Amino acid sequence: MNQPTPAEAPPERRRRADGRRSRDAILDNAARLATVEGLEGLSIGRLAEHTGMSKSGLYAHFTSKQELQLATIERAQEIFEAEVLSPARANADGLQRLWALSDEFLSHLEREVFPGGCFFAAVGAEFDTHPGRVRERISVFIEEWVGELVAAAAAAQQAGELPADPDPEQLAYEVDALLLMAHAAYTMYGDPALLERARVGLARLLGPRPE
Amino acid sequence: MNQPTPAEAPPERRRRADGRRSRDAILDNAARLATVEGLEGLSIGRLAEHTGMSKSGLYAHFTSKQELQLATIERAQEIFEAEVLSPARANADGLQRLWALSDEFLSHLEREVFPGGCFFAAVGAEFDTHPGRVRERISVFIEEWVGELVAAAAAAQQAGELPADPDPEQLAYEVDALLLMAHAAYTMYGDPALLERARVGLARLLGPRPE
DNA sequence: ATTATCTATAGATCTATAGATAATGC
DNA sequence: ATTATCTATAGATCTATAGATAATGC
Repeated sequence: MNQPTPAEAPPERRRRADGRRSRDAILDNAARLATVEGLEGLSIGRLAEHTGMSKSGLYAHFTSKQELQLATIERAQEIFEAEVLSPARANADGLQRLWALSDEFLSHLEREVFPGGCFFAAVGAEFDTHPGRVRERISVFIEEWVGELVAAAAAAQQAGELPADPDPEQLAYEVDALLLMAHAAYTMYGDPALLERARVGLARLLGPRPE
Repeated sequence: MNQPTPAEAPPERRRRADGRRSRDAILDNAARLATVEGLEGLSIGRLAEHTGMSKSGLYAHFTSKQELQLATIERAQEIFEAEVLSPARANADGLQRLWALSDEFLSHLEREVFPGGCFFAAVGAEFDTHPGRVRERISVFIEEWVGELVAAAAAAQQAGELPADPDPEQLAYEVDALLLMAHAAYTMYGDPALLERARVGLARLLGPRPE
């Protein structure tokens, strides 16, 4: 309410090297565990046990459970960036990138980067009905992801690689629908054929992969 | 392990009229609350408060929290049956029914039959990584729902209303993907335009509604 | 001197049960 | 007589904090 610079990041806390390492270890565990237990269901005690620390030792790294949740989302974002977005962005903008975003997403499901499928689909489903800072960050990230799909679709249309008819937002929606379904079905049933069905659907939407 | 008829339903407990009424009230509340708080996050205390009962008064209707969860799923199934499946089945098998299943599903989202969107999408996302009886029942219901879509798609193809090319399972997958996306997007952002996008996608998959 | 981590513990909440009272229906 | 519901309470788990000890790095 009365903070001078509300949208600014907090100053980097000075940390010792060992502290930084164990904080990273905590958040790596937290990001993966959250896709299984949920971001709320993940308790400090269980996370501490998983990391091999005492509850209060873990607690010392975060001021509250919500701060832990926010830091976990940030870490998940970095993982998604490294495993999906970054390799996809190595492809030329347009149809090629749109296919790459889809393929890298499906690949990260298949490689089980997170044990509970797509982190943001999982925690998004958990927090969609829980307003607050956590939900806010999740929804912003989802908007960025959709924006990435829309931009690639628009570029593909401008390059004449795709018909102009369904506008880029609509095309991104339909692509994302197949990816979300792949997440949900594969996480529930574990059958890779359910990932393949998404690829078949994508080919009907986008045509065969370029090159 | 040693039960004589393991697949048989338990004998109907004798209940007084007022007991049946309050059990129904509990489960109506539980089914709606579970789409907001989750089937695990929904606590006995909060549910009791919501229903206007004491915790132990509520407890007396169920032998354990898991039994409450299973009864809640059963009640949600009845609601989904009444609000989506039953009206859709009033339509002729084939393309008409496939469209009706989709439209009734989207309508139940829009009418907010459950405050957290589709009950089975919500609790499915919660329990996909939690093996046990609860997950089992949810996944069986989802399979039945998909079966309904597949059957209607197959009938539509046999009647020549749809091309035979994407097999009925693939078609059902793509239809269901759009419906799942509608649930996720509308629950997160609340914008009816996100439901309309699913309808546009369906029209590209199935052609315009018959009649 | 500061940071990282621990033991101990407070206080809230959660599932579950025991035992009692009030209402219903053969 | 049985069913419905309540008060009271046990015991587990959860978030969070106080205060102490060990390790690190200017």
